Amino acid sequence: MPFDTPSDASLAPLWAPLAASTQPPARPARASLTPPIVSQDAQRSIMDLKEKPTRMLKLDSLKVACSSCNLRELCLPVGLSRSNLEKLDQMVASRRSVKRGEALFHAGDPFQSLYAVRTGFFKTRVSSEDGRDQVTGFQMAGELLGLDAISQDRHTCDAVALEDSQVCVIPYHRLEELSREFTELQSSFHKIMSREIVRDHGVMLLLGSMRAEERLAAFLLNLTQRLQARGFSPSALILRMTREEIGSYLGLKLETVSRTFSKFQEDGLLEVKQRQIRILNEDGLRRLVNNSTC
Amino acid sequence: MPFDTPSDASLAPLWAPLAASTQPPARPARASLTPPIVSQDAQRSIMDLKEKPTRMLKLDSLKVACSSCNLRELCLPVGLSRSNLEKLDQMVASRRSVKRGEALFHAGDPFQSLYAVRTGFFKTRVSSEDGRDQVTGFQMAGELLGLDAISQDRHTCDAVALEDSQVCVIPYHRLEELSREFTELQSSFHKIMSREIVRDHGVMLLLGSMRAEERLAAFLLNLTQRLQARGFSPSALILRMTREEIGSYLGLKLETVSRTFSKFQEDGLLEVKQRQIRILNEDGLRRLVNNSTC
DNA sequence: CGGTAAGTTGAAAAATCTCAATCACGGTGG
DNA sequence: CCACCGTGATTGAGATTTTTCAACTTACCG
Repeated sequence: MPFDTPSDASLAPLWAPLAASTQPPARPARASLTPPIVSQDAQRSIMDLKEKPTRMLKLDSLKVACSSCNLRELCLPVGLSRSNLEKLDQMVASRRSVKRGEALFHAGDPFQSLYAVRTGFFKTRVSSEDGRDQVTGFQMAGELLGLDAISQDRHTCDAVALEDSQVCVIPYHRLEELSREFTELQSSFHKIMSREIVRDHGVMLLLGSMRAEERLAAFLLNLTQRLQARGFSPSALILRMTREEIGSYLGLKLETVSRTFSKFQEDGLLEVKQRQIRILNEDGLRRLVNNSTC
Repeated sequence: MPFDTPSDASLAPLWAPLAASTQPPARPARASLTPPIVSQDAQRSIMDLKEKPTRMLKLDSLKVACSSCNLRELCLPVGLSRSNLEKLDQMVASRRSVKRGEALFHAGDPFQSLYAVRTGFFKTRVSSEDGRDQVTGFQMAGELLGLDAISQDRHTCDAVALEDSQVCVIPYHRLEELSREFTELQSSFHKIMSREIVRDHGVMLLLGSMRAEERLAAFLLNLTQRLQARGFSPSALILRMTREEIGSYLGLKLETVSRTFSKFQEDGLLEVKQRQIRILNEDGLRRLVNNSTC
């Protein structure tokens, strides 16, 4: 099974190869991560068994338990003690499914809840008045969506599913309440927001100081690192986004992204078949990112 | 007094001209902002009078009162009721002076406190392993420094004073304690973190989708907007940073920044005398930012 | 008043973008 | 089952933007 990239992934794992000097060895790869996370479909069938729902649609309103979620090590509950973990269960009230291409929320929507990606894959996108778009991130399982909305009580970006996805709904006022009660949760939440800021700074470094090849290499390393944290192969992946979306994220045109993929293939760094990518020389990519002028 | 840009300024005022569609009219310019904030020197003399310190050096350890600070409408206490405001006074324990060119903290330093700029001007900067630098922001009076450090208990960027500055020290564990007690403070703090995320997204939009002229125009509009919120002229300013620092922030080389300033001057948009800038045609700048292809 | 850091300007090189043609693939309907 | 369609991906060639390198000017500090 070469290209094993099911629809899962994890929480705010910074631009490890970028923020580099500013952080420890990027948190020991989570070897302890429970059984490699199963695919979206597999998860669904487990759910079906356990909770005996009659139809997919009902799934959305099911009671959800962080305490028994296999993403808990990668999501908001990270670091919570068993007992506090169970208190989260009363907070995360429901799930919501979002079909590929649909938006979880749009810029301007009133803010009610944060969302934790449970399965699937999202992009977030900001737009300027004149219609310029910028993809600000790609979110996998365990990662939080909606943090930007806290500042104005409105979402400031669109979150669009890049494949059929499921999110856990985290009512924000409940989160604030609970985090006043439980120091651990407060601390977790603050760390998550702060991590988002650090991640954004890494992206600024990328956009502000790297050339095309370096950007794409950094992007791929970041993706595989996050996938690996979720139990996937560090060397084979299926891109969930188009060249244009990658380009928007990296501040490049889609043709430049495409050309750079081709160049990497010529150089023996990657095997590229449309969206199927295999990394043949990870160190080579890493050198590209780290040795600016070499 | 053409170039009246003393050493003050305010809190996380997004890239208003950028985040555009994603936010309301950018919060009504704070017309209510108490008396235009006084200059660094003026503030010092007020302090001298009130608290009767014998020497500048002692100033750092003086008890500080948010409740009587004229930046309270722009800083962490924003929106706090009078009574809660006074509770902040027990949290903000001290001040610290940072000379021009010195660092308030460095990447890697253990995290103890957040800092609110009281007077002066800072830049924050991240570095990658291979020595690439990226200026991630410029901070004026009322803005918070150190939010990135929460995620790892270490600072992840350098904060360097671009002129002699003073900050209020906010011990982070005290802030967490207090924000468990006071809903208002919790809410303020979360909004501030979120606003930083929104600001960063605006910078990504700038770096990812604008060309040199648009970036510089957006930068200038953002600066003047923040200065105006602090009671300064919206049309005349003195840059606190070098062309190189502007370039780093905007993802451009210093020569490109310089050339673009010259072009703006030729076009009658600005009057540029080294770091003294006068905006002659604000609408022109605004059009540059908003009409991508025009 | 000299030395140094910062800023400006020119010309050529390099990177990226634009426009255009073509290819690949997944889905659909005959 | 297969041809066709549409979206996404690739590739080429020329245009444009930005960078690089270098010379020169200006301002500030002691």
